[in-house]
Amino acid sequence: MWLTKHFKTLLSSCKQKSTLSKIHALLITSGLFNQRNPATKLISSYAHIGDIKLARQVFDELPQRGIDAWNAMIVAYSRMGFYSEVVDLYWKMVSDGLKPDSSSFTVTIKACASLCDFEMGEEVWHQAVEYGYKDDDFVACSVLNLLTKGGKMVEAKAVFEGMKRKDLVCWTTMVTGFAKIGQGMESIGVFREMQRHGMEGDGVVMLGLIQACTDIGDMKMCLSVHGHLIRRNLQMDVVIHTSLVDMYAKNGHLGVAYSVFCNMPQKNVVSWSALISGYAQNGFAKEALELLIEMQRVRCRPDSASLVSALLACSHVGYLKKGKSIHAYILRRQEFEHVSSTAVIDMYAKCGVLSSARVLFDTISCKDVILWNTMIASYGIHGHGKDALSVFHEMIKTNSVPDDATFASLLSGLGHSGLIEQGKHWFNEMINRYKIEPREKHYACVVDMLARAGKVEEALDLINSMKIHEAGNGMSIWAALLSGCHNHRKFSIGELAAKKVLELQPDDSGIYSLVANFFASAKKWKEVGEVRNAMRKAGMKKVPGYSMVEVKGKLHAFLMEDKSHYQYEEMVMIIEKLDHEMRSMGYTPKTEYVLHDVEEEVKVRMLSFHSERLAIAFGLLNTESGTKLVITKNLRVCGDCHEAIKYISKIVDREIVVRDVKRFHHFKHGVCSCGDYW
DNA sequence: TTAGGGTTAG
Repeated sequence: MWLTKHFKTLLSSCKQKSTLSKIHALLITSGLFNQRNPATKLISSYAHIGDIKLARQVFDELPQRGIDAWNAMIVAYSRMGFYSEVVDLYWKMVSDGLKPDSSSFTVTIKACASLCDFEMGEEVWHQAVEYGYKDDDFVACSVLNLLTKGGKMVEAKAVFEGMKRKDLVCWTTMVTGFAKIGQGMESIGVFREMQRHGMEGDGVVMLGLIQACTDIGDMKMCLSVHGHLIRRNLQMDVVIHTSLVDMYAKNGHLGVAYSVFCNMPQKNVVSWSALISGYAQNGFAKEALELLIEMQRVRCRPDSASLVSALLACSHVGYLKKGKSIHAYILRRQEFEHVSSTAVIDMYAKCGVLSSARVLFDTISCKDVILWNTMIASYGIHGHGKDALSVFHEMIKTNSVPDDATFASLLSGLGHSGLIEQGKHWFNEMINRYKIEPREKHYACVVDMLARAGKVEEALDLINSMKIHEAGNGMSIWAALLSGCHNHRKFSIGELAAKKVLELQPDDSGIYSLVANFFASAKKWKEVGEVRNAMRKAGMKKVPGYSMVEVKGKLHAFLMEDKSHYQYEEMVMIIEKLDHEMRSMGYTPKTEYVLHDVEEEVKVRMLSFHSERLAIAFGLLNTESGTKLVITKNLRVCGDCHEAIKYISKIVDREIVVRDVKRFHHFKHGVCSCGDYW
């Protein structure tokens, strides 16, 4: 007995492999090897110094294995992150006829959670209940981790409420769990309850709260959590600071995000990425790309997340040259993993080079659903509905399972190409064959494809017949109908849609513009004024339209009637010359696209100086004849510009590509690829 | 229990 204890103490203090081996040998020669305590301790000791193979060897050589030895081995695997081995060993133990205890259950359930094998985890949990560990708080804590990781917060809450002793880790798991599935208010509620129970939170629970605020997007809440951190004088490490940067940036408060970022005592690649992605996601592409350069200047090496965010910025503004250089950089660094290749494909497609997107797509052998969706969406935005459909067929052939986003992209692509029958067919297939419940976005696609083709009555019938189970007020559906009514001058249904849209109180200035445009085209100036008032009331400003064009690798942006530009006079001359030629060919300005109730002559001039025309004029001035022009616009290209650019492409004999907020228009020899399903 | 990144309507 004394000797056994002595060996145990000796093993505990032993940190070197050579000494461990000697003790191992001594144990064998003294005949104490098969005694429970020293053998178990030997397994843990080998695991502790990282030699899992020797630990397993000891375990395998034991003539008799008690529960302690099994648990020691299970824990050893778990410590090393070998979770599959943990689960394997657990089942071996059960089939050997041993009765698992609290430790075996706790560790195995944790392993299942780490493997994201929720089914297996719940099976082990049921066994724990059978064996009488229902009320064991250690097991419950592990189960909590399993359930929250799987997003099953209702079940998690039930387990949590049944726990007798709730420690900080359990409370944190609940706070973080709710935050992760986007239930920010619930998350904050749990935190408040935790405070009522007299628990003081640490940095980890605050991270969960920051995540909840990121999701809720309420600035007051964000500031209050940030204030709480400062008041309580909690240790603010790089992880917390980075989360704060992300929280402010994701909610569009880039100034605050930037100032938190600047005041960080330590920054790492994740902090830089959070800020870059914030700028990119909010449409500040230039700033995002400048930050990517700045981080390299201070010797912080961008990783794939930072590069993906930078690529997103390039996609946003159509900055092909920069996008290409990031692609080259990724290739040089040989870190071309899945996520970044999807982002590169998206970038090429959104910068107008569909062929490069396709070439890259074909080189990827193992395609996941997002990659397939990206390629389908890419064809869709370029108006290549048939190609989108053929990629979809390929996808099915390789046994990939399409998801709701696949159908959103496919339906939108078919609609933009005017393939209405195909669109209706696949909408029905989605519901009946693939059992995907249509969501608002799917209805919006189908309504859009019908309304775009002038079939507004059919679209209205569909709206009246649909049942939406998903949360959503149907705003986008009515907006799609309204847009079709606007283009096809269907004023009575249009008015119905416009009223519906206003009733639903849009939070997007683009939608207000759509309604105002509709009333303006119907010459209902009183209503136009009312929309403006409603917009002001909702605290919304009209987003100024701007267009961008890449000339000799540099990006140039233009606002409507942008007189400040150094080449303004030359651009005016080109526009006037083109106008003259267009008119002689039969073009008449569609002045209904001008919102203001002003003189006809002024309207004509306003149309001629829309930002896309300035960008085209600048492109024509500064590129060789025959060069393709790619313009990116932040709003929808107006009906008059669409018509005018057709003429311009013929007069100057150039291919002009205009990408507006959602799709591409390829103009060549006086026609647009969209076949005027614009 | 611990931060950032890819597709999806108008």
